[in-house]
Amino acid sequence: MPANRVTMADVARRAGVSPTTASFALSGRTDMRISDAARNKVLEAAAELGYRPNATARSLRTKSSQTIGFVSDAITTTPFAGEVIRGALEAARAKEHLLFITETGGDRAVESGLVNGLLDRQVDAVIYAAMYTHYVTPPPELHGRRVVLLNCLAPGFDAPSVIPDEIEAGRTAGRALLAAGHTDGIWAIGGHQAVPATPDGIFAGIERMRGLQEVFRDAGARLNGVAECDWNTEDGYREVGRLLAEGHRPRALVCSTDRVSFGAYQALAEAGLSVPRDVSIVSFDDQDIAGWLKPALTTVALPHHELGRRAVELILEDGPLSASSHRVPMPLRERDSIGPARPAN
Amino acid sequence: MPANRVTMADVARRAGVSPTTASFALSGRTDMRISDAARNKVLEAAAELGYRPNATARSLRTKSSQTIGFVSDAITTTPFAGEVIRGALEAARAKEHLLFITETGGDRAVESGLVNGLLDRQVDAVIYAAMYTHYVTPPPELHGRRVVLLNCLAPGFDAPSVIPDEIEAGRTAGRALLAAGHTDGIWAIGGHQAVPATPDGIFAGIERMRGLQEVFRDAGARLNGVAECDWNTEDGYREVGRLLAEGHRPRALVCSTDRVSFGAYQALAEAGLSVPRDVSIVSFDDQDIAGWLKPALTTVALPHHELGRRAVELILEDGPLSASSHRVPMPLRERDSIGPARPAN
DNA sequence: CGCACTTGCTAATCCGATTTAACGGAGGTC
DNA sequence: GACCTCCGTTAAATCGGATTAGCAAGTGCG
Repeated sequence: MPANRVTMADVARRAGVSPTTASFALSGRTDMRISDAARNKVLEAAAELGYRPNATARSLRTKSSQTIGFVSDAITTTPFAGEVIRGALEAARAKEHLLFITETGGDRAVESGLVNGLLDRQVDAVIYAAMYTHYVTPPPELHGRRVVLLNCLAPGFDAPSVIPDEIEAGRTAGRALLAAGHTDGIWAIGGHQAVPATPDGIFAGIERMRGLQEVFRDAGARLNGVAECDWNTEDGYREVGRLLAEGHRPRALVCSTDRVSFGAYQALAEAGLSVPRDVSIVSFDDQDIAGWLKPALTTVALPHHELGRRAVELILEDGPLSASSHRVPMPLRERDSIGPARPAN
Repeated sequence: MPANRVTMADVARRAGVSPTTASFALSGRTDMRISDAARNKVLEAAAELGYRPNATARSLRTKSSQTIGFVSDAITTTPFAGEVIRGALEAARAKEHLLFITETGGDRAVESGLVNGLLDRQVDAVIYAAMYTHYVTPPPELHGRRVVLLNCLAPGFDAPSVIPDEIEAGRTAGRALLAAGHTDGIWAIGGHQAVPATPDGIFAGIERMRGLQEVFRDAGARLNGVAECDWNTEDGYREVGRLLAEGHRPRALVCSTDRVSFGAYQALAEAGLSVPRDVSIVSFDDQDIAGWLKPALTTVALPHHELGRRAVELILEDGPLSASSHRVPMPLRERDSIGPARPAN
């Protein structure tokens, strides 16, 4: 890759000034007095030569690379994916920063190697991200560095976390159902333990249920039951099928993910039940599929884009970062899967 | 971000040798003779001090940053997304390289700014990627640099392209149907022009149809018709609905994307038709949803992961890059949406 | 014994910027 | 006229490594 041929020395020479003057003129610093004449000569020479600064050389001296490392356990997996990165990229671009994206696959050795690679390249900060919200322990290499945790929590690790506001999301879902008049015949599909391995249960599931129960309690509504299962399409299909087979007649479903909802749609269709006439559904995530379903799915969106953006904005703010958690709101995407409650039949 | 405190000079001092010796010992070069004793002293000192090289400083001298720029018009949009990056990341990691990921949003000014940012940071090469296969004209800044085009073609631009083998994919889809005995009553949904704006029509669509027609011709089978439409769920739903309404009775559908297939499933279900008993479906893409559908969708996969991997492998190979196109095979994911052809009714 | 050759290591540069310290000339003061 | 102070500018050092040129001690050989 033929490097930038033109150096600042070339520009200085052409402008007939010293490299020092060229440097000050180009960086536009005002604390060193440069005459307008000299500045213009330099700028002109730089333009004529097509001068581009060598960020590597600059970074060596200034200790700032205008670069951020993004370390994630997985970036591809649904639903925590491209949007996060897009949000991060956007915020980074607004501040002239570039992002090194890496993926560890959950392997500690790989993670360590990647973090070192990032640090060796003098990144100004690193975003430590997780695919689903849970507790993590960042690698030792990151201690004392400028870090923001994205979609994860690390008690004892001194860095801010940016996470979705799942409690409020639970409330939002609950209110959506209540607003349509649903107070009974409501089942949750998915529940708490999507990822059994997680020490404290699944963060998102627990918080959502808490928020949901809270507004239900306040409104005198009740959850008939929770079908605990994984959060995939087949789980939703199976559990709703089972519910129906057991003779239950749910009038509203709170599904943990849009995938679960899709499974619910399939089971309901097989049973000849219509959404939202017979059964209303409110979901979480807002994956693409939510808009493809018929009827389109009303769901509480995971604010991927916003999470990525906030993390970068936070990390690029001036001043030290303190341990704190930033909860990003999860907006309701109102579509067509919630219908008015009908009197019990 | 507190930089790496320990420099090579520190290591040299501690080992009681010159920085030169330390440099050679650490880089493990054999063309300069270093005694085992000295080498060990250096290595030991480095380990004790927790020395980490400053890649920025190194890159300044060596002109190699072990870094690749990835420029894409969009990275988030389905279906061309995370998997590509994952493949690229994997291949890069295998060669100790890091990736700068950027997204232009299709804006030339943004693209130019991003590419310059990449070049300023002395990336060794850049991958110029597109979300869907089409013709592009890379920005002038990239001329003469080490570039690999990913999922796009740029006639006149001297760089290799890595693209999915859509012609063969068309053949694969055709053969899948033929193997099940389908030779008639076959309709294509989606067709050629998913992206009307593209000069030569949609690359993928055209090539797939060509491959499909080819094997059909050879086998004496025929396509009853092509419903030209966009490639989204609603288009599949609408077009299949229309086909049915017009009195057609398709026995097999070739859908341009899994989204279109999903729409077809919906329309078929409404009409009381069963997949694959009444209608067989073969699709393209292999998005997640293909596995979630009931019955699961048989589809020809876009080799996202492999595309990303190949592009990076190619770019990291020694020697100059020449204009050429590398077609990555699109494997058939056999699931349950193709059933045996039944005698015409 | 003396010359050529190795071997093992180091001093000095360089990469392309930023930054510090200082310098020459103009203008002002007494 | 001597002394100061600004101003605009520049020489030189620096960042952390890689690389080139060369140096001193040891070896081989006639």
